[in-house]
Order: sequence, then structure tokens, then C-alpha cells
Amino acid sequence: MMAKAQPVRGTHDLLPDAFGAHAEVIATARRVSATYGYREMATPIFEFTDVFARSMGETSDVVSKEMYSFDDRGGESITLRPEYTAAICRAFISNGLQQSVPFRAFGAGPMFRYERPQKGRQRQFHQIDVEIIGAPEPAADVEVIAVGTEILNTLDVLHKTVLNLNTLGDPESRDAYRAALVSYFSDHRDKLSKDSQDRLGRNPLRILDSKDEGDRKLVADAPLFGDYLNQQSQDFFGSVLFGLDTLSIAYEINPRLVRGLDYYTHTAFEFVTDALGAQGAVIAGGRYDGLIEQLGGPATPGIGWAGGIERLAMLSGVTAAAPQPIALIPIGEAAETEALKIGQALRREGFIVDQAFRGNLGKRMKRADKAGAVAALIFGDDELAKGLVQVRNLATGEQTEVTLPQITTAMASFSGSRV
RNA sequence: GCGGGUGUAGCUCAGUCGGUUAGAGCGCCAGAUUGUGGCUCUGGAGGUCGCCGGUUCAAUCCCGGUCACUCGCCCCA
Repeated sequence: MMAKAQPVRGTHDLLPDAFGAHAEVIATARRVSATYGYREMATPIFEFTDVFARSMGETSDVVSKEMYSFDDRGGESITLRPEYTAAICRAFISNGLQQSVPFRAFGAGPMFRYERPQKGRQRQFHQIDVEIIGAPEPAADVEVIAVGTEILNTLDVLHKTVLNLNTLGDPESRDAYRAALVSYFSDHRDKLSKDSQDRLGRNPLRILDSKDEGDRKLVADAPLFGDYLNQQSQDFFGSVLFGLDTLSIAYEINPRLVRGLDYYTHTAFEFVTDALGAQGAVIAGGRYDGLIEQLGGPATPGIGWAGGIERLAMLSGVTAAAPQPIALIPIGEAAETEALKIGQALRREGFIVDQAFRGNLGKRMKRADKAGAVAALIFGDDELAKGLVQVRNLATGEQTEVTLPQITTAMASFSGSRV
């Protein structure tokens, strides 16, 4: 079973470089969303299975075949969260946050779905997430999309993406359209692909997005959503578009953009890229006005999105800044002891200090170089007898003598080494 | 869940038309250089050829299965 020390399929270790890239994506999203008044929060990594089953829809792929669910020792059905939105809505209800709407939340963390791994698709993956709950106004849709746009822009990937936009209308419009679609496709059921025949029962809107050529011909003559949108839904969508235009946020209206999860209403959107292969959505979300009520809370509208951290990191190529430590190079026992004190003083000033535990001067210099050190403090008996250390600038090779009490101030020119 | 490709050293890859000790570059360790790094030179360590089974006198190579990665479908972030 565990022949080698192998990670579980679809999971990956985040070694320091990759972790740094992730952290950079999260830090960017945190900073940008904070400027819009979103505050970071976290929910547990697992919830009662019901939280997801009831919100996302029993027939959705995620719920029906992709959840990591298990009975805990108390016999409760527990599920590792496959997405953030339902969990945040549950928290909204649990904590009585209807007192403080609109509630703006930012979150980041791991999600779990039992899917076939691919580039940009893992079983444990990480998302950033932005939600605004208790705002029925289309301005909230505009805001949430603007947050996403700014984050992509800050990561310098906005130009690699296209914002696809659609409306699913209010429940009345959506139900009417769904009925019309089912009726239309049922009449041509035998011409539908096998996948789409399946979708007809589970999620007929998905047929619109089919890649099958036969399906596409049928879709071309299918009823149009626009004909089933009531006035209210049309006005709502119009306001969203007006807001985006005002902010010069470019979008493409994509009538085939539908969401796989039951709780979406009105605005649905996706920032997609063609640079990542088949998994092109980097940020996707929409409005979910019925979700909180469905979870047993007071009828409260909401809108938000999730972004894939791995995908964003890949697309942006962000990297963590490499640390630039100061290397301590003591020579001799007395110097080793002195190094402890010098290191402590420098660290308390915020410097990154690197010290080898062994090796002669040459070895330690090599190590310092490999560690990316910007400076080396070299001191042996000779220096310490005079109360001095050698400060070597490893970029220029320039070396000066500094007295012990002056070390931290003398290192000020190496501020790049500070955390 | 379905179909295709790949799997040889820490990394990137070569190779064996089935045959004795499986190679390179980079990286790592050591020495040249016992108080001064990067460059150079010399030497060294490191491999169950993904795993299990089959065919064969003989398998890293052929066959089957399996695991992982990867590309597409599906789904989605």
C-alpha cells in the first residue's frame, strides 16, 4: 500500500519555493481585498456533510461523486470542504451575522475534491475566496468582480485572462428557462450525446456548454435565455454591466456560461485563461441569493468568488523573494560563543542571520555564498582581542573592521537582509 | 469515471536491436586553498532502471497488471 514514502494521489508538498509563491498570491489577494473592506476569516476544514450536500445540490458532480466524506467516531457524517462559499454561509448563520450586513469576508485555504488529477487540478488544492453577504444590490456584484480584477491586475495576469459573464436570472426566470430547455432537448433526446442525455436529468443548462459537435448543432436552435429573463432580472444584469463599464472592466457576455452548482442566481462569471491547458478558470463565482435560506438561515442574498491559488501562482510565475542572510563566521571556541550573542542582537533587529555549525573559514564562506548571504561577519581570536569583527560585503568583496557595539548599526546598509 | 502518453542518480535526460561493471550535464561531498566565497582543476559518493508478476538460459529493455505523473474528455478553482 505504501511501498515508498509517496504522497496521496493528487496531493503535493509545498516546499519553501512553492510555498512562497502561494503565500505571495494570498498576500496580494489579502491586501487588495482589504482595501475594499474585506476582513480575513477562516472556517473549519471539515463540516457536516449536509452543509455542502444541501447547498451545492445533491445532483451536482461535486456532491455526488467528489466529496471526501466519512463518518466520524460519533457517527456524524463529516465532509472535507470542497469549496468555501457554503462554509462561510454556514458560519454567517451560526454566528448570527445578519446583524452586521453587508458582511464582507476574505479567506484562503485548502479544499478537497476526489477528482482525477491533472495540471491545475489536484485533490487537495487551495483557494482564495471573497464573499459579500447581505447585499441584494447589483453594486455588490460589481464590487466583487472589481476585487477580482484588481487582484489579477496586481499579480500582472489580468491581460492573460478574459472575464466571461452571464446571468442566470432570478429563480423564476431560471426555472422557466430550465423547463423550456428540458422540453426542447427532450424532443431531440436521441440526437444528444451520451453525456448530454445524462445532463438532461441532472443539470440541463450544462448542455449549452457541451463540446460535442452534435450537441452544438442542437444548442444553436435551443431556446435563448434572454427570452425567459423577466424584466427585473434584465434590469439587474443591466446595472451590473453599467457598473463594470464605469470601471472600464472588460468582459465578454457568454450565454453558455452556466454554473455547476445549484445555488447560483443572476450574475455568473469566470476569469478564464488559455495558458493553463484544460483547467482555464482562475477565478469563478456568482450570486447565490437563495443559499443561506437553503441552509436554514434567514433569507439573505450573497455573492462571491473563489480563485485557484495553484493556477494563479502558475499563471503569474510569482516567486518568493529569496532570503539574503548575514552569515556569521566565527573562528575558534571563544568566537563561537561570541557569535551566539552577535546573532541574537542582529536577529532582534530583524536581520536574517545564517550560521554554519561546522567547517573552517573557507567552507563557511562557501556556505554563506550558497545561502545567498549579502554580508559575512568574520571574527577569530585576533579580532575579538581587539573588540573587532570583519564585515565583508559579499557582493563587492569590500571588507572593513567594526567594533562589537557598532555591529547592528554598521549592518544598516544591508537592510535587504531584514525580514 | 473514460481514452492517449510517460516513468532510468537529488534535478534534466541519454542508453541497452534482451547478454558481464547502466552513462552525461547540473547539483552534492572532499582535496588543490590548515584565517577568506563566487571561477578553475582533481577525486568521490549517489541507481531495487516506479512496483508486482509473466515469457526467457538471461529482462531496465518484450508482455500483463498496478501505482504515479501528464494530455484530452468529464467537471471545475
